[in-house]
Amino acid sequence: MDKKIKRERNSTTKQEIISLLENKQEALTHKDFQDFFKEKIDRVTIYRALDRLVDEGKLHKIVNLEGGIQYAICKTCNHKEEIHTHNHIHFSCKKCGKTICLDKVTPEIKLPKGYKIEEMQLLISGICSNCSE
Amino acid sequence: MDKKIKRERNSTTKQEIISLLENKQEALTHKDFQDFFKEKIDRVTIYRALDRLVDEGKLHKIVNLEGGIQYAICKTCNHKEEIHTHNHIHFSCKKCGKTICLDKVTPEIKLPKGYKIEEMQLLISGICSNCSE
DNA sequence: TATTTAAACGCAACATTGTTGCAAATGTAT
DNA sequence: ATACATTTGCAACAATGTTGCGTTTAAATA
Repeated sequence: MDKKIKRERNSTTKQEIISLLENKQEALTHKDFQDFFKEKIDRVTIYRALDRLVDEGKLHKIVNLEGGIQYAICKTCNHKEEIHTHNHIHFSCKKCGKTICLDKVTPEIKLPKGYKIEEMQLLISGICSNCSE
Repeated sequence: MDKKIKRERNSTTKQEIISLLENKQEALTHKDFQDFFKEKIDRVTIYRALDRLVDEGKLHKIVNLEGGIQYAICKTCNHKEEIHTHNHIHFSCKKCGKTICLDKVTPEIKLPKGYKIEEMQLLISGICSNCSE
């Protein structure tokens, strides 16, 4: 039995992070949070709060095309069970720089036989609908 | 005119890197190379040689699901023109840990109108055909 | 083959990003 | 109000990647 009773707390750091993500409507990096909070919240605290929010299923981690890590609010994700999957597309605009989730697009991918898909991450960069007008 | 005449050289470091990748038949990280070459080749030299090989179109960079960077030999890539795209799938096996290119699979992805795709990276993890037998 | 020259090298130093331990502060259940 | 585990800030550390510079080396050419 490795399921520890851990009652998560609604700390101000977590609140601020969620609130900023809701306002911005895009995925943010640790650096983005740090720049925004300045001295108000410690670097390490941000790292840990982000980790906790991911554990709690409130945020998910996105790895961008350059290997940078961004965090976004989970919307259409399946976090009923122990497995928390994000099989949708993350789109990064080269013009405005925003990374967003394209929840509605579900890609069809057929692998050669023998391959079993467990997790996937689809990163696409280009021009988003706002910038292409 | 920003096209500088730069004659690339067939250095031993580059040869060793390519040779190792050919033997292993999988994508490797900077750390993999460092561990393999030990004191024989300097850390920084490896970083720079990898960068050069990517510039020359001989290797391509893969960002794995955790944000780590790996390098693989370009096979079916289009590097005719100035744009060097890799619109195929990278598969990472959770059992053997190998990351490989699935060159033959070309995913069909339809984005909502307004979105223009320039680059994409499809990372899938699961069990590879070797390990699923 | 010897000379020349830019590419590649090793080393040291620096920068960025993420992690760990610990004492103090804080939120929440009782 | 009290108790106590979670969260925080600070300091220190670790991992990863970058830059400058003087030296070495691959390869063009004389």
